[in-house]
Amino acid sequence: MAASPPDDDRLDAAFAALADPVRRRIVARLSTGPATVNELAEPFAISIQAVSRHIQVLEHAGLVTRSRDAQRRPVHLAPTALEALTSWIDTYRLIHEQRFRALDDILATSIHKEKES
Amino acid sequence: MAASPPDDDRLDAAFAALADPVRRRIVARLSTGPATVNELAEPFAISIQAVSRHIQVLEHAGLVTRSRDAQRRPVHLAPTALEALTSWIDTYRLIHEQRFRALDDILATSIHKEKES
DNA sequence: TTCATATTCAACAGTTCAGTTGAATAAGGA
DNA sequence: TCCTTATTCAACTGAACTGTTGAATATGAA
Repeated sequence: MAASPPDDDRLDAAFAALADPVRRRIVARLSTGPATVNELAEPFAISIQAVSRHIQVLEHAGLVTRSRDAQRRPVHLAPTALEALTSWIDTYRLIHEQRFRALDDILATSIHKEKES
Repeated sequence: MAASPPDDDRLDAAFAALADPVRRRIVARLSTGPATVNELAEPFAISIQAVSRHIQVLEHAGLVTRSRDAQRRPVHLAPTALEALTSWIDTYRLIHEQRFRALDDILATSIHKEKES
């Protein structure tokens, strides 16, 4: 009956990762292509170490992956995790919407009956 | 240049709100129709006060609204905020995907040229 | 080897967060 | 009025989070 904990944990991590404006800007930047830690840190007024940890949070959430290029550790967007989030959200948006449509139908029917009587 | 803070704050609040399994289960429950605090608290092993605060977090994030029915404060899903989240995510998913398609094209072209030479 | 660059690790401080319990408030019902 | 139900507020605790600075590690260049 309960949602499987691993799924829950992954959603926890992914939603929490995106709950920070710095990390969202990093994701936005990565959508246009991979970048190194230094490049990602450049627009921010915080230390590189702080950005490095933000990237680790994103990596732990499965939202980005890393490769190696000499001393650099380029960061790449991992769109699958983003897909899991929209999928979760849209599931319940859809249920809610369908329920609304059903209520509309019931309402329409009762109004129809009222007019008939 | 910077994203407008109010938007940022709303995304912060909404993503953070969904980063908790209790709150996600509340949203899931509400997708099937409104419910009172007591009803929402029933499946959980935590105090009603804790659930009441979870609901306040969701309300502050714009994900739910409340009405009044005697002593009860029924909670309703507010699908617009959910829409804002999928919209943010899909924006960058799309950018990433388009960039990939563009890279594929370039690759296909260069392979084509190689064959020609 | 020595120096420079890129990145991470470790320890610390301040803040926020989820949970608890106990008291307060709001609205009805007897 | 008194009692019950539904919900929230307040104060407290322990855990988690974000940022800092300084040291460590990894790789390449001279």
